[in-house]
Amino acid sequence: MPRVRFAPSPTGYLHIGSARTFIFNWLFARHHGGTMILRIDDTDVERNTQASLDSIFDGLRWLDLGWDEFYRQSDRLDLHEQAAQTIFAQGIAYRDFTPMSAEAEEKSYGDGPWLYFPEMREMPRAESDRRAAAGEPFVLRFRVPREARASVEFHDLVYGEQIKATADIEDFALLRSNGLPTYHMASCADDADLKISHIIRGQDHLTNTFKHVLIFEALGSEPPKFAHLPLLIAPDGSKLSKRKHGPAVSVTTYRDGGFLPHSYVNFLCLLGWSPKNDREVLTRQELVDLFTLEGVNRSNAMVNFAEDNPFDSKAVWLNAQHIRNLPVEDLARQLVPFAQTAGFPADEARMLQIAPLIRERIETLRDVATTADFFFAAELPPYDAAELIPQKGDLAMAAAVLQKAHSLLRSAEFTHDGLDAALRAGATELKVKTGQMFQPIRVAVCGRKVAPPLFETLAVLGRETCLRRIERALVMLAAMPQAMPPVGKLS
RNA sequence: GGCGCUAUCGUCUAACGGUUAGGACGGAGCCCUCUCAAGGCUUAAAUACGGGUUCGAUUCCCGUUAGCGCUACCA
Repeated sequence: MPRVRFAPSPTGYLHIGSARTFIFNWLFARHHGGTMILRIDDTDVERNTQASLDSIFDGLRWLDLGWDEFYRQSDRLDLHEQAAQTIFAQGIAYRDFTPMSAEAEEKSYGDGPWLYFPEMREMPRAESDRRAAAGEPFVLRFRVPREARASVEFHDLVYGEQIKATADIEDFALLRSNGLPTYHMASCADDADLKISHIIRGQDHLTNTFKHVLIFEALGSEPPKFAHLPLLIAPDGSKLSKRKHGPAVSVTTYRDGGFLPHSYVNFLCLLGWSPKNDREVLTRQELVDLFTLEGVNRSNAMVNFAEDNPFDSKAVWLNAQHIRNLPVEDLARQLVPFAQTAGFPADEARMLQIAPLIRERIETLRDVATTADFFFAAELPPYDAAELIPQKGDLAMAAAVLQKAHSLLRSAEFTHDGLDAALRAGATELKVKTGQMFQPIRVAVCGRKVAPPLFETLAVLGRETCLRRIERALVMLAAMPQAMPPVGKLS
């Protein structure tokens, strides 16, 4: 059974790319009945923040996928230290006493890579031991075996055969001068200890992997299988960054924007992976069944957000699709908190009546605030009385329609069919088109022309509210300047 | 600079040498219709460039270009 891990470092907010890496790992684990491990890679004590850790948990919990095992690297420093000693003891690592300040200047990146400081790499063990014993600070570097072998290679499950000349791999650090392990050391020691079978991570680690293979070998443990994922990039082609691209890269932006966790997962899956059968709207189980590393692409995928809109239009569309696929009860329940945030006195029972009327008119849960406002308002916010006048009609027609509607609604049965029959009969009686009959009523009752279908809306609103709002509309009409000639259309 | 990865409509992608280069989002238009949606239909839109290999290249190879990544005592 495969064991995979997602290993974020708490140095920033959980962003969209990390979320996707988590999801792909999770999907791989579930597809194969394996184990999903969450490991916090927090060896960089200076840069870790609690806020960042909270953000990671917030985001992951919202995704609602879960994990099976949890670890923190800061709890496992002894293991890392021990692993470094194992490597050092074999002579595959050496102490580098170059002061941190001098290092930058001495490494020359002019032509070719910096590989190592010869006097450090070649330093006799006795001298190294003596200086260490004297308390001189040092970093422990991996002694890349350039003489013994020409290259390091591994097979990537996404990118295929990978090979790199040892002459192009520098003597990277294992332990810092403060004794703490570097990412490479801690990560590999933990992956070996936790028996990780597949490392699925961003392509930015592809070239690091050669170093990791060397570490696994030095540790005497079989390297896991590797699968690197294409990166997610911003619309300008640059890599996603919180600083440059703002909220568009943060998972919580989608959560707060009214996305269903699963539709976000669905969206992210489609970035860099495809089931190859043209299907896009997929349930969680379908995703689990369909997911394979063979389906992962090799080129970077762009998250198509804009400056004025953090949401990729495909993500929005997928969200709308999933909203429509949700049982109304679920939808109603999830809508309630968003309605309450908007200041509406919403409860589940009331929302259950409204949800069917708006489910095809909202793209995000947050849209409930603008789409369903008039269901909750005690009194409609002010609107332009001119809106009450129907197409090809005038003030008199509007008044007649509303008078008629008022009298009909006093006795009509408040159901779709009852209202349908009554109001259509009213239109016939007044000799106006149904559209001319319905629009003034809709505006009177909703405060605007754009709204859900009329009969259902009236039924949910209830007789009292409808009558009251129509009465108010009539008053507004009466207050309109009668003498004003109809504003003719210019053409 | 060095090393590496990548390259199909604006975007996400399909086509494991032979297709009128397919689907989706977004755009445009039409239909349906009590408004708005939803839904249905139609439409514009792509193989980065140059060489090979081959009867035949989106597909395989080389080069160019471009983008990205790594080149930290960050991860």
